[in-house]
Amino acid sequence: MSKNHDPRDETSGKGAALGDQAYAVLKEKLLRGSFRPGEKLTVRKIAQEFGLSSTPARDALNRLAIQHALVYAGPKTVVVPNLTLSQLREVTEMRLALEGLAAEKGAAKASPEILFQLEEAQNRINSALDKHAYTDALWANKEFHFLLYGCSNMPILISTIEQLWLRIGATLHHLYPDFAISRSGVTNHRAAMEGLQNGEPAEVRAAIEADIRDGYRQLRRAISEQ
Amino acid sequence: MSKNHDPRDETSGKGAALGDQAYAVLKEKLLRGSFRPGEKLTVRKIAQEFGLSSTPARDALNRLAIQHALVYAGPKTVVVPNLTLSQLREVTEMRLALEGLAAEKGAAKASPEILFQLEEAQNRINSALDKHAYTDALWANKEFHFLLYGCSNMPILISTIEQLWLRIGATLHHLYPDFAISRSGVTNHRAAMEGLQNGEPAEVRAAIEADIRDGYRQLRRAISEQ
DNA sequence: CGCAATTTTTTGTTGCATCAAAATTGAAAA
DNA sequence: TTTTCAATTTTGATGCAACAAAAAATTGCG
Repeated sequence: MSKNHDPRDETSGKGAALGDQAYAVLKEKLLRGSFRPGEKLTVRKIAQEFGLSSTPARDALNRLAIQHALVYAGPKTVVVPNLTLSQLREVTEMRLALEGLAAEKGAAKASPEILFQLEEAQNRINSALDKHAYTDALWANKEFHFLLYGCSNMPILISTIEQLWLRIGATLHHLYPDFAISRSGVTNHRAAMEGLQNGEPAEVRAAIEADIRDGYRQLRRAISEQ
Repeated sequence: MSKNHDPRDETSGKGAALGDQAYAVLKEKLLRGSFRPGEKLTVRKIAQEFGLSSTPARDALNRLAIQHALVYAGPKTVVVPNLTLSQLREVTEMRLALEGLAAEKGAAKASPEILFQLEEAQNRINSALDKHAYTDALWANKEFHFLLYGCSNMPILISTIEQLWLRIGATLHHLYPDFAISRSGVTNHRAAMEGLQNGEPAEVRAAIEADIRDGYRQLRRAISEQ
């Protein structure tokens, strides 16, 4: 048993196990879209890359494969997933349901100081966008969303949402580097913050849903062109 | 890598790996609530029970732990989870969102012959209820739900829902044997089938949501008393 | 008798060698 | 040139022993 030795945190992986670090690094790379979809990952390569024996390396890959952050292309080949259009559509519908819920609950329970943190995340998104640092923009975007969701006090919901992001993650690769990220998200985020300030959870939910839909259109385009 | 060697099926575990059988058996026992919540599972016990070495046994436990079908009670102790009330509430809200979606989409895409299969599952539920065979009733109930959800053609959604059921599963143990299962589910299922027959997906969704809420009340009672 | 410290046992993790199966490569045939 | 098939290499799975850490049992003290 490795991973989650800390029952309080659904996401962490605080436990001391060796393969945990490999898991964490791989997961973040996936989330950031740093992998080329279709790229093949092997136990021995990971083991060597992280200076581990095969057992913990295999564990790390297994964990990602179970969550479908990696998928099987053959009986003995795990690759970075490349979402089909129909899969993207499916994940988007699930995101609307789940993140809509998280946004609404989060908005209902949020404490006032969260607004400052959201503002700060938004600033980071904007400045990254200005610098055309899309990777950073996407990362700050993730923080914005999960900052809001985190207010919901629903750890199971949040970890499920994170798994959906993980599934999409690799596909983000197709957005680089030629593809600029539209600023439509900015408007949605601002609407969410306004709704939050005025104590209108339903409004926040609507804004987040609009944001997800906008993102969907962008990814759909990227997938189609690729 | 073990598990899902078949990319077409999100749930199966068709691959030939040795630990897969252990995983499947454990998973079904969890889903059926055959485990006593809090029960401690160890790698060596599982290995011996299934006649395996520790590696595949550990894999099986790991897979379940990652999905939170088992949870950590300490750094070196995985136990069968015992949902708290707040966790049950959270899972229920997620189920409403996700299974509501699956029910509606499934109803929209269902072919006519599904009605017969649902009818058949319902009959099995009824006769199991008559015989006070609660385990069987719950199992047939699961089949009823997933038969409907399966029509949605949304494999990611379905596997996510299954994970939620897995999380609840062990808690069902508290329903045995003193606790009869109310027949309220029968009404909801019949309403779902009627809605399906009349081509009213929204009605089907409402029926399933009602069913989930009824089940929630029952479990809540079981948890409180225990 | 209860509680804390300590010893003993149990347990998960890791490294590694081995094996069968799959993926890849290359050669031969069409 | 393309395709098929066989040889070769790579790869994941498994068993097992050793180790450190945690859990359980036991002892000793108040």
